[in-house]
Amino acid sequence: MASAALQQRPRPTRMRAEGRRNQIVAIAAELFSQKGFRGTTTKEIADHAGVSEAIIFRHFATKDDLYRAILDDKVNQTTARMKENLNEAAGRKDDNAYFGSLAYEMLEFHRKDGTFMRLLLFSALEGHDLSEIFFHSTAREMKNHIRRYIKQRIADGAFRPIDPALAARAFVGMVLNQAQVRNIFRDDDLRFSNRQMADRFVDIFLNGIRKPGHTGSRPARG
Amino acid sequence: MASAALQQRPRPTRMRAEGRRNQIVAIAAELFSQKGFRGTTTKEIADHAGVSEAIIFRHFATKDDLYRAILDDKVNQTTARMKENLNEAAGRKDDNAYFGSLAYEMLEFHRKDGTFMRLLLFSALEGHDLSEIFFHSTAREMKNHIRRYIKQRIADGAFRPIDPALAARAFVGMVLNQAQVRNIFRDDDLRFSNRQMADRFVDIFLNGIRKPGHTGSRPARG
DNA sequence: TGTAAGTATGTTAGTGCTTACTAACTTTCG
DNA sequence: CGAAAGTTAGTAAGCACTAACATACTTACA
Repeated sequence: MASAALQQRPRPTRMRAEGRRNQIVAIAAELFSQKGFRGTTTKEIADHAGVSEAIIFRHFATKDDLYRAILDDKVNQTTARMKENLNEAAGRKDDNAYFGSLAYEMLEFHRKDGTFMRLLLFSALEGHDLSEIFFHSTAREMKNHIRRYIKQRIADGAFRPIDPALAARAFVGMVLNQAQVRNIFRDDDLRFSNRQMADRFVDIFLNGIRKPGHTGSRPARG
Repeated sequence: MASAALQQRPRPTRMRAEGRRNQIVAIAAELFSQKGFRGTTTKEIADHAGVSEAIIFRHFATKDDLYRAILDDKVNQTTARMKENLNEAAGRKDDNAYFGSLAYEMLEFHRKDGTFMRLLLFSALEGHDLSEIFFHSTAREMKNHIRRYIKQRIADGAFRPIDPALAARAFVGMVLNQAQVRNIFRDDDLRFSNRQMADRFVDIFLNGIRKPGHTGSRPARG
Protein backbone atom coordinates (compact mmCIF):
# COMPACT_ATOMS: atom_id res chain seq x y z
CA MET A 1 0.00 0.00 0.00
CA ALA A 2 1.02 3.59 -0.58
CA SER A 3 3.83 2.17 -2.65
CA ALA A 4 3.12 4.79 -5.27
CA ALA A 5 5.23 7.15 -3.21
CA LEU A 6 8.07 4.66 -3.20
CA GLN A 7 8.62 4.30 -6.91
CA GLN A 8 12.10 4.85 -8.19
CA ARG A 9 12.68 7.48 -10.79
CA PRO A 10 15.26 6.93 -13.50
CA ARG A 11 15.42 10.65 -14.18
CA PRO A 12 16.20 12.92 -11.27
CA THR A 13 13.29 15.31 -11.42
CA ARG A 14 14.32 18.60 -9.97
CA MET A 15 12.02 19.69 -7.15
CA ARG A 16 11.79 22.71 -4.91
CA ALA A 17 13.15 22.33 -1.39
CA GLU A 18 9.80 22.07 0.37
CA GLY A 19 8.42 19.52 -2.04
CA ARG A 20 11.52 17.37 -1.81
CA ARG A 21 11.51 17.63 1.94
CA ASN A 22 7.92 16.48 2.17
CA GLN A 23 8.62 13.64 -0.21
CA ILE A 24 11.56 12.47 1.86
CA VAL A 25 9.51 12.63 5.04
CA ALA A 26 6.72 10.58 3.48
CA ILE A 27 9.07 7.96 2.10
CA ALA A 28 11.11 7.70 5.27
CA ALA A 29 7.95 7.38 7.36
CA GLU A 30 6.86 4.45 5.27
CA LEU A 31 10.26 2.77 5.45
CA PHE A 32 10.79 3.40 9.15
CA SER A 33 7.37 1.96 9.88
CA GLN A 34 8.24 -1.16 7.93
CA LYS A 35 11.77 -1.81 9.14
CA GLY A 36 12.37 0.51 12.03
CA PHE A 37 14.75 3.39 12.41
CA ARG A 38 17.87 1.27 12.70
CA GLY A 39 16.71 -1.10 10.02
CA THR A 40 16.36 1.61 7.39
CA THR A 41 19.40 3.16 5.68
CA THR A 42 19.66 6.67 4.34
CA LYS A 43 20.80 5.17 1.05
CA GLU A 44 17.52 3.26 0.88
CA ILE A 45 15.50 6.39 1.49
CA ALA A 46 17.44 8.25 -1.19
CA ASP A 47 16.93 5.45 -3.70
CA HIS A 48 13.20 5.42 -3.14
CA ALA A 49 13.12 9.16 -3.63
CA GLY A 50 15.10 8.74 -6.85
CA VAL A 51 17.80 11.03 -5.56
CA SER A 52 21.35 10.80 -4.29
CA GLU A 53 22.02 10.24 -0.63
CA ALA A 54 23.58 13.65 -0.11
CA ILE A 55 20.23 15.28 -0.76
CA ILE A 56 18.83 13.70 2.39
CA PHE A 57 21.51 15.46 4.39
CA ARG A 58 20.86 18.79 2.74
CA HIS A 59 17.35 18.74 4.21
CA PHE A 60 18.10 16.99 7.49
CA ALA A 61 21.36 17.39 9.38
CA THR A 62 21.26 13.84 10.72
CA LYS A 63 19.18 10.73 10.29
CA ASP A 64 17.86 11.40 13.77
CA ASP A 65 16.60 14.80 12.67
CA LEU A 66 14.67 13.16 9.88
CA TYR A 67 13.06 10.79 12.35
CA ARG A 68 12.13 13.71 14.56
CA ALA A 69 10.50 15.48 11.63
CA ILE A 70 8.45 12.40 10.84
CA LEU A 71 7.17 11.97 14.37
CA ASP A 72 6.36 15.66 14.61
CA ASP A 73 4.46 15.43 11.38
CA LYS A 74 2.50 12.36 12.44
CA VAL A 75 1.64 13.80 15.82
CA ASN A 76 0.33 17.03 14.40
CA GLN A 77 -1.82 15.60 11.68
CA THR A 78 -3.10 12.88 13.98
CA THR A 79 -4.07 14.85 17.05
CA ALA A 80 -5.91 17.31 14.85
CA ARG A 81 -7.97 14.60 13.25
CA MET A 82 -8.60 12.70 16.46
CA LYS A 83 -9.66 15.74 18.43
CA GLU A 84 -12.26 16.62 15.86
CA ASN A 85 -13.81 13.21 16.14
CA LEU A 86 -13.64 13.17 19.91
CA ASN A 87 -15.29 16.52 20.36
CA GLU A 88 -17.87 15.85 17.73
CA ALA A 89 -18.99 12.77 19.63
CA ALA A 90 -18.63 14.26 23.07
CA GLY A 91 -21.33 16.87 22.70
CA ARG A 92 -24.26 14.50 22.76
CA LYS A 93 -24.79 12.25 25.73
CA ASP A 94 -25.66 9.23 23.70
CA ASP A 95 -23.40 6.52 25.09
CA ASN A 96 -23.79 4.21 22.14
CA ALA A 97 -22.97 6.98 19.71
CA TYR A 98 -20.04 8.23 21.77
CA PHE A 99 -18.26 4.92 22.18
CA GLY A 100 -19.43 3.59 18.86
CA SER A 101 -18.05 6.42 16.80
CA LEU A 102 -14.92 6.44 18.91
CA ALA A 103 -14.21 2.78 18.33
CA TYR A 104 -15.10 3.06 14.67
CA GLU A 105 -12.86 6.06 14.12
CA MET A 106 -9.96 4.39 15.86
CA LEU A 107 -10.32 1.23 13.81
CA GLU A 108 -10.68 3.19 10.59
CA PHE A 109 -7.76 5.39 11.42
CA HIS A 110 -5.44 2.46 11.90
CA ARG A 111 -6.79 0.74 8.82
CA LYS A 112 -6.13 3.79 6.67
CA ASP A 113 -2.74 4.57 8.13
CA GLY A 114 -0.93 1.35 8.83
CA THR A 115 2.32 3.22 9.46
CA PHE A 116 1.16 5.09 12.52
CA MET A 117 0.94 2.21 14.96
CA ARG A 118 4.16 0.70 13.71
CA LEU A 119 6.01 3.99 14.06
CA LEU A 120 4.59 4.47 17.53
CA LEU A 121 5.67 1.03 18.66
CA PHE A 122 9.07 1.24 17.02
CA SER A 123 9.83 4.57 18.60
CA ALA A 124 8.76 3.30 22.00
CA LEU A 125 10.69 0.05 21.72
CA GLU A 126 13.82 1.65 20.33
CA GLY A 127 13.65 4.17 23.13
CA HIS A 128 13.58 7.26 20.98
CA ASP A 129 13.24 10.39 23.06
CA LEU A 130 10.22 11.61 21.15
CA SER A 131 8.26 8.45 21.74
CA GLU A 132 6.82 9.77 24.95
CA ILE A 133 5.38 12.84 23.26
CA PHE A 134 4.21 10.61 20.45
CA PHE A 135 2.41 8.38 22.91
CA HIS A 136 0.96 11.09 25.11
CA SER A 137 -0.44 13.00 22.21
CA THR A 138 -2.44 10.03 21.05
CA ALA A 139 -3.51 7.16 23.25
CA ARG A 140 -3.21 8.99 26.52
CA GLU A 141 -5.05 12.08 25.40
CA MET A 142 -7.84 9.97 24.03
CA LYS A 143 -8.00 7.87 27.14
CA ASN A 144 -8.32 10.99 29.29
CA HIS A 145 -11.16 12.20 27.15
CA ILE A 146 -13.01 8.93 27.69
CA ARG A 147 -12.20 8.95 31.37
CA ARG A 148 -13.86 12.31 31.82
CA TYR A 149 -16.90 11.20 29.88
CA ILE A 150 -17.29 8.09 32.01
CA LYS A 151 -16.87 10.10 35.16
CA GLN A 152 -19.68 12.36 34.06
CA ARG A 153 -21.97 9.49 33.24
CA ILE A 154 -21.32 7.93 36.62
CA ALA A 155 -22.32 11.22 38.19
CA ASP A 156 -25.43 11.16 36.00
CA GLY A 157 -26.29 7.81 37.51
CA ALA A 158 -26.07 6.07 34.16
CA PHE A 159 -22.95 4.01 34.84
CA ARG A 160 -22.04 1.90 37.84
CA PRO A 161 -19.40 3.40 40.14
CA ILE A 162 -16.39 1.83 38.46
CA ASP A 163 -12.98 3.46 38.20
CA PRO A 164 -13.19 5.75 35.15
CA ALA A 165 -9.53 5.47 34.18
CA LEU A 166 -9.57 1.71 34.34
CA ALA A 167 -12.79 1.50 32.36
CA ALA A 168 -11.35 3.84 29.76
CA ARG A 169 -8.31 1.65 29.41
CA ALA A 170 -10.49 -1.42 29.12
CA PHE A 171 -12.39 0.09 26.23
CA VAL A 172 -9.38 1.50 24.45
CA GLY A 173 -7.64 -1.80 25.03
CA MET A 174 -10.31 -3.80 23.24
CA VAL A 175 -10.17 -1.56 20.23
CA LEU A 176 -6.43 -0.99 20.04
CA ASN A 177 -5.60 -4.62 20.56
CA GLN A 178 -7.82 -5.51 17.64
CA ALA A 179 -6.13 -2.88 15.47
CA GLN A 180 -2.73 -4.08 16.60
CA VAL A 181 -3.37 -7.72 15.90
CA ARG A 182 -4.43 -6.71 12.42
CA ASN A 183 -1.64 -4.25 11.68
CA ILE A 184 1.30 -5.85 13.41
CA PHE A 185 0.59 -9.55 13.61
CA ARG A 186 -1.48 -9.81 10.42
CA ASP A 187 -3.94 -12.10 12.13
CA ASP A 188 -7.13 -11.21 10.36
CA ASP A 189 -9.37 -13.94 11.64
CA LEU A 190 -12.30 -11.76 12.67
CA ARG A 191 -14.36 -11.23 9.56
CA PHE A 192 -16.32 -8.21 10.66
CA SER A 193 -16.44 -4.76 9.20
CA ASN A 194 -15.03 -2.04 11.40
CA ARG A 195 -18.55 -0.77 11.95
CA GLN A 196 -19.77 -4.15 13.13
CA MET A 197 -16.72 -4.62 15.29
CA ALA A 198 -17.16 -1.22 16.89
CA ASP A 199 -20.83 -1.92 17.63
CA ARG A 200 -20.02 -5.24 19.24
CA PHE A 201 -17.24 -3.85 21.41
CA VAL A 202 -19.56 -1.07 22.53
CA ASP A 203 -22.27 -3.59 23.26
CA ILE A 204 -20.02 -5.60 25.56
CA PHE A 205 -18.51 -2.55 27.18
CA LEU A 206 -21.70 -0.61 27.85
CA ASN A 207 -23.52 -3.63 29.19
CA GLY A 208 -20.52 -4.10 31.39
CA ILE A 209 -20.57 -0.70 33.02
CA ARG A 210 -24.20 0.45 32.85
CA LYS A 211 -26.34 0.45 35.90
CA PRO A 212 -28.82 -2.43 35.91
CA GLY A 213 -32.07 -1.10 34.58
CA HIS A 214 -30.44 1.63 32.56
CA THR A 215 -31.06 -0.16 29.31
CA GLY A 216 -30.20 2.31 26.65
CA SER A 217 -29.98 5.74 28.22
CA ARG A 218 -30.31 7.58 24.95
CA PRO A 219 -30.44 11.29 25.50
CA ALA A 220 -33.69 11.57 27.38
CA ARG A 221 -35.87 13.79 25.32
CA GLY A 222 -37.58 15.15 28.39
CA MET B 1 53.79 -0.93 36.38
CA ALA B 2 50.56 -2.84 36.49
CA SER B 3 48.50 -1.42 33.65
CA ALA B 4 45.53 -1.22 35.98
CA ALA B 5 43.56 0.96 33.58
CA LEU B 6 42.50 -2.13 31.73
CA GLN B 7 38.96 -3.18 31.08
CA GLN B 8 36.96 -5.01 33.66
CA ARG B 9 37.62 -8.58 32.77
CA PRO B 10 39.65 -9.73 35.72
CA ARG B 11 39.06 -13.43 35.51
CA PRO B 12 37.59 -14.94 32.42
CA THR B 13 35.60 -17.51 34.33
CA ARG B 14 35.77 -20.65 32.35
CA MET B 15 32.38 -22.26 31.93
CA ARG B 16 31.16 -25.42 30.34
CA ALA B 17 29.60 -25.12 26.90
CA GLU B 18 26.02 -25.53 28.00
CA GLY B 19 26.28 -23.07 30.84
CA ARG B 20 27.93 -20.47 28.65
CA ARG B 21 25.36 -21.02 25.96
CA ASN B 22 22.51 -20.49 28.38
CA GLN B 23 24.17 -17.40 29.77
CA ILE B 24 24.57 -15.93 26.30
CA VAL B 25 20.95 -16.68 25.45
CA ALA B 26 19.76 -15.01 28.64
CA ILE B 27 21.92 -11.93 28.15
CA ALA B 28 21.06 -11.59 24.49
CA ALA B 29 17.35 -11.98 25.24
CA GLU B 30 17.55 -9.10 27.68
CA LEU B 31 19.50 -6.89 25.27
CA PHE B 32 17.38 -7.72 22.24
CA SER B 33 14.25 -6.94 24.21
CA GLN B 34 15.67 -3.57 25.18
CA LYS B 35 17.17 -2.45 21.89
CA GLY B 36 15.93 -4.84 19.27
CA PHE B 37 17.82 -7.31 17.15
CA ARG B 38 19.39 -4.74 14.87
CA GLY B 39 20.04 -2.37 17.75
CA THR B 40 22.13 -4.89 19.68
CA THR B 41 25.68 -5.78 18.67
CA THR B 42 27.43 -9.07 19.21
CA LYS B 43 30.25 -7.16 20.87
CA GLU B 44 27.78 -5.83 23.39
CA ILE B 45 26.48 -9.28 24.20
CA ALA B 46 30.02 -10.57 24.62
CA ASP B 47 30.93 -7.71 26.95
CA HIS B 48 27.94 -8.38 29.17
CA ALA B 49 28.90 -12.03 29.33
CA GLY B 50 32.46 -11.04 30.28
CA VAL B 51 33.80 -12.90 27.32
CA SER B 52 35.33 -12.18 23.92
CA GLU B 53 33.15 -11.79 20.87
CA ALA B 54 34.48 -14.92 19.22
CA ILE B 55 32.90 -17.05 21.93
CA ILE B 56 29.46 -15.99 20.76
CA PHE B 57 30.21 -17.42 17.36
CA ARG B 58 31.50 -20.67 18.76
CA HIS B 59 28.03 -21.32 20.19
CA PHE B 60 25.96 -19.76 17.44
CA ALA B 61 26.94 -19.76 13.80
CA THR B 62 25.33 -16.40 13.14
CA LYS B 63 23.65 -13.64 15.08
CA ASP B 64 20.42 -14.77 13.49
CA ASP B 65 20.88 -18.24 14.94
CA LEU B 66 21.22 -16.73 18.37
CA TYR B 67 17.98 -14.86 17.90
CA ARG B 68 16.28 -18.05 16.79
CA ALA B 69 17.51 -19.84 19.90
CA ILE B 70 16.12 -17.10 22.10
CA LEU B 71 12.68 -17.15 20.54
CA ASP B 72 12.56 -20.94 20.68
CA ASP B 73 13.51 -20.80 24.31
CA LYS B 74 10.90 -18.20 25.17
CA VAL B 75 8.16 -19.98 23.29
CA ASN B 76 8.82 -23.28 24.99
CA GLN B 77 9.02 -22.03 28.53
CA THR B 78 6.05 -19.74 28.01
CA THR B 79 3.56 -22.06 26.40
CA ALA B 80 4.27 -24.63 29.06
CA ARG B 81 3.58 -22.19 31.85
CA MET B 82 0.55 -20.64 30.18
CA LYS B 83 -1.09 -23.94 29.33
CA GLU B 84 -0.89 -25.06 32.92
CA ASN B 85 -2.71 -22.00 34.08
CA LEU B 86 -5.29 -22.19 31.32
CA ASN B 87 -6.15 -25.80 31.94
CA GLU B 88 -6.16 -25.37 35.67
CA ALA B 89 -8.78 -22.67 35.35
CA ALA B 90 -10.72 -24.34 32.58
CA GLY B 91 -11.89 -27.31 34.60
CA ARG B 92 -14.31 -25.47 36.81
CA LYS B 93 -17.17 -23.57 35.25
CA ASP B 94 -16.80 -20.58 37.50
CA ASP B 95 -16.74 -17.64 35.10
CA ASN B 96 -15.29 -15.24 37.61
CA ALA B 97 -12.54 -17.66 38.52
CA TYR B 98 -11.79 -18.53 34.90
CA PHE B 99 -11.46 -15.01 33.59
CA GLY B 100 -10.11 -13.66 36.84
CA SER B 101 -7.22 -16.06 37.09
CA LEU B 102 -6.59 -15.72 33.39
CA ALA B 103 -6.31 -11.95 33.55
CA TYR B 104 -4.27 -12.12 36.73
CA GLU B 105 -1.84 -14.66 35.31
CA MET B 106 -1.39 -12.65 32.16
CA LEU B 107 -0.71 -9.46 34.08
CA GLU B 108 1.64 -11.22 36.45
CA PHE B 109 3.44 -12.95 33.63
CA HIS B 110 4.18 -9.71 31.88
CA ARG B 111 5.14 -8.02 35.10
CA LYS B 112 7.64 -10.75 35.94
CA ASP B 113 9.06 -11.08 32.44
CA GLY B 114 9.22 -7.66 30.91
CA THR B 115 11.32 -8.95 28.04
CA PHE B 116 8.69 -11.22 26.57
CA MET B 117 6.34 -8.60 25.21
CA ARG B 118 9.17 -6.48 23.90
CA LEU B 119 10.75 -9.44 22.12
CA LEU B 120 7.42 -10.40 20.64
CA LEU B 121 6.78 -6.91 19.33
CA PHE B 122 10.29 -6.41 18.07
CA SER B 123 10.27 -9.68 16.19
CA ALA B 124 6.92 -8.86 14.62
CA LEU B 125 7.91 -5.31 13.70
CA GLU B 126 11.32 -6.24 12.38
CA GLY B 127 9.68 -8.95 10.33
CA HIS B 128 11.65 -11.85 11.69
CA ASP B 129 10.47 -15.13 10.24
CA LEU B 130 9.94 -16.70 13.64
CA SER B 131 7.63 -13.97 14.81
CA GLU B 132 4.60 -15.76 13.49
CA ILE B 133 5.33 -18.89 15.48
CA PHE B 134 6.14 -16.72 18.44
CA PHE B 135 2.79 -15.00 18.14
CA HIS B 136 0.70 -18.05 17.42
CA SER B 137 2.10 -19.97 20.33
CA THR B 138 1.04 -17.29 22.78
CA ALA B 139 -1.74 -14.81 22.19
CA ARG B 140 -3.55 -16.80 19.56
CA GLU B 141 -3.51 -20.06 21.43
CA MET B 142 -4.80 -18.37 24.53
CA LYS B 143 -7.48 -16.55 22.60
CA ASN B 144 -8.71 -19.81 21.11
CA HIS B 145 -8.93 -21.33 24.55
CA ILE B 146 -11.09 -18.47 25.72
CA ARG B 147 -13.17 -18.60 22.56
CA ARG B 148 -14.06 -22.22 23.20
CA TYR B 149 -14.95 -21.50 26.80
CA ILE B 150 -17.23 -18.65 25.80
CA LYS B 151 -18.88 -20.79 23.14
CA GLN B 152 -19.61 -23.42 25.76
CA ARG B 153 -21.06 -20.90 28.18
CA ILE B 154 -23.31 -19.50 25.46
CA ALA B 155 -24.55 -23.02 24.85
CA ASP B 156 -25.09 -23.31 28.62
CA GLY B 157 -27.33 -20.28 28.40
CA ALA B 158 -25.10 -18.29 30.71
CA PHE B 159 -23.80 -15.77 28.18
CA ARG B 160 -25.66 -13.77 25.57
CA PRO B 161 -25.25 -14.96 21.97
CA ILE B 162 -22.28 -12.80 21.10
CA ASP B 163 -19.47 -13.82 18.75
CA PRO B 164 -17.05 -15.88 20.85
CA ALA B 165 -13.91 -14.93 18.94
CA LEU B 166 -14.70 -11.25 19.13
CA ALA B 167 -15.52 -11.44 22.82
CA ALA B 168 -12.30 -13.32 23.45
CA ARG B 169 -10.34 -10.63 21.70
CA ALA B 170 -12.14 -7.96 23.66
CA PHE B 171 -11.14 -9.56 26.93
CA VAL B 172 -7.58 -10.32 25.92
CA GLY B 173 -7.35 -6.81 24.52
CA MET B 174 -8.25 -5.17 27.82
CA VAL B 175 -5.63 -7.13 29.67
CA LEU B 176 -2.85 -7.07 27.11
CA ASN B 177 -3.26 -3.38 26.41
CA GLN B 178 -2.86 -2.68 30.09
CA ALA B 179 0.28 -4.83 30.22
CA GLN B 180 1.60 -3.15 27.11
CA VAL B 181 1.04 0.36 28.32
CA ARG B 182 2.96 -0.56 31.43
CA ASN B 183 5.81 -2.45 29.81
CA ILE B 184 6.31 -0.50 26.62
CA PHE B 185 5.05 3.00 27.25
CA ARG B 186 5.86 3.12 30.95
CA ASP B 187 2.58 4.85 31.67
CA ASP B 188 1.81 3.55 35.12
CA ASP B 189 -1.09 5.77 36.02
CA LEU B 190 -3.45 3.07 37.23
CA ARG B 191 -2.57 2.42 40.82
CA PHE B 192 -4.16 -0.98 41.22
CA SER B 193 -2.63 -4.28 42.09
CA ASN B 194 -2.75 -6.86 39.35
CA ARG B 195 -5.34 -8.75 41.37
CA GLN B 196 -7.59 -5.69 41.64
CA MET B 197 -7.11 -4.88 37.99
CA ALA B 198 -7.98 -8.42 36.95
CA ASP B 199 -11.12 -8.40 39.08
CA ARG B 200 -12.28 -5.11 37.61
CA PHE B 201 -11.68 -6.16 34.03
CA VAL B 202 -13.59 -9.36 34.69
CA ASP B 203 -16.39 -7.39 36.30
CA ILE B 204 -16.82 -5.21 33.23
CA PHE B 205 -16.44 -8.07 30.81
CA LEU B 206 -18.76 -10.56 32.48
CA ASN B 207 -21.46 -7.98 33.05
CA GLY B 208 -21.08 -7.18 29.41
CA ILE B 209 -21.68 -10.65 28.07
CA ARG B 210 -23.83 -12.37 30.70
CA LYS B 211 -27.49 -12.95 30.09
CA PRO B 212 -29.65 -10.55 32.06
CA GLY B 213 -30.69 -12.28 35.24
CA HIS B 214 -27.64 -14.52 35.31
CA THR B 215 -25.99 -12.71 38.15
CA GLY B 216 -23.07 -15.04 38.07
CA SER B 217 -22.61 -18.74 38.55
CA ARG B 218 -20.27 -18.33 41.45
CA PRO B 219 -20.09 -21.42 43.61
CA ALA B 220 -19.20 -19.75 46.87
CA ARG B 221 -17.99 -16.21 46.85
CA GLY B 222 -19.66 -13.38 48.57
C1' DT C 1 48.55 -41.43 41.82
C1' DG C 2 51.42 -38.21 38.45
C1' DT C 3 51.70 -36.34 34.24
C1' DA C 4 51.70 -35.99 29.20
C1' DA C 5 48.36 -35.87 25.52
C1' DG C 6 44.20 -34.33 23.94
C1' DT C 7 40.29 -31.48 24.04
C1' DA C 8 37.38 -27.83 25.48
C1' DT C 9 37.27 -23.07 26.34
C1' DG C 10 39.30 -18.96 25.96
C1' DT C 11 41.99 -14.81 23.51
C1' DT C 12 43.85 -11.38 19.97
C1' DA C 13 43.83 -9.26 15.91
C1' DG C 14 42.22 -8.97 12.28
C1' DT C 15 38.74 -9.22 7.44
C1' DG C 16 35.61 -7.19 4.21
C1' DC C 17 31.40 -4.92 4.14
C1' DT C 18 28.04 -1.38 5.38
C1' DT C 19 26.79 2.83 7.50
C1' DA C 20 25.97 7.86 8.39
C1' DC C 21 27.75 11.74 6.83
C1' DT C 22 30.91 15.22 3.99
C1' DA C 23 33.55 17.87 0.48
C1' DA C 24 33.91 19.49 -3.84
C1' DC C 25 32.00 19.76 -8.09
C1' DT C 26 28.01 20.20 -11.84
C1' DT C 27 23.50 21.28 -13.67
C1' DT C 28 19.10 23.71 -13.83
C1' DC C 29 16.34 27.86 -13.60
C1' DG C 30 14.57 32.67 -12.62
C1' DC D 1 25.00 35.63 -13.41
C1' DG D 2 23.90 33.55 -8.96
C1' DA D 3 21.49 30.70 -6.17
C1' DA D 4 19.11 26.50 -5.65
C1' DA D 5 19.08 21.53 -6.48
C1' DG D 6 21.55 18.04 -8.03
C1' DT D 7 25.88 14.82 -8.50
C1' DT D 8 30.17 11.82 -7.47
C1' DA D 9 33.40 10.01 -4.66
C1' DG D 10 34.85 9.61 -0.97
C1' DT D 11 35.84 8.99 4.87
C1' DA D 12 35.99 7.11 9.42
C1' DA D 13 33.57 4.26 12.33
C1' DG D 14 31.09 0.23 13.33
C1' DC D 15 29.37 -4.15 12.04
C1' DA D 16 29.14 -9.53 11.82
C1' DC D 17 32.19 -12.88 11.52
C1' DT D 18 36.96 -15.60 11.21
C1' DA D 19 41.70 -17.51 11.67
C1' DA D 20 45.31 -18.55 14.49
C1' DC D 21 47.00 -18.92 18.77
C1' DA D 22 46.82 -19.59 24.28
C1' DT D 23 45.33 -21.65 28.43
C1' DA D 24 42.62 -24.48 31.49
C1' DC D 25 40.41 -29.02 32.32
C1' DT D 26 39.91 -34.20 31.53
C1' DT D 27 41.54 -38.48 30.69
C1' DA D 28 44.80 -42.41 29.51
C1' DC D 29 48.21 -44.90 31.08
C1' DA D 30 52.74 -45.72 33.77
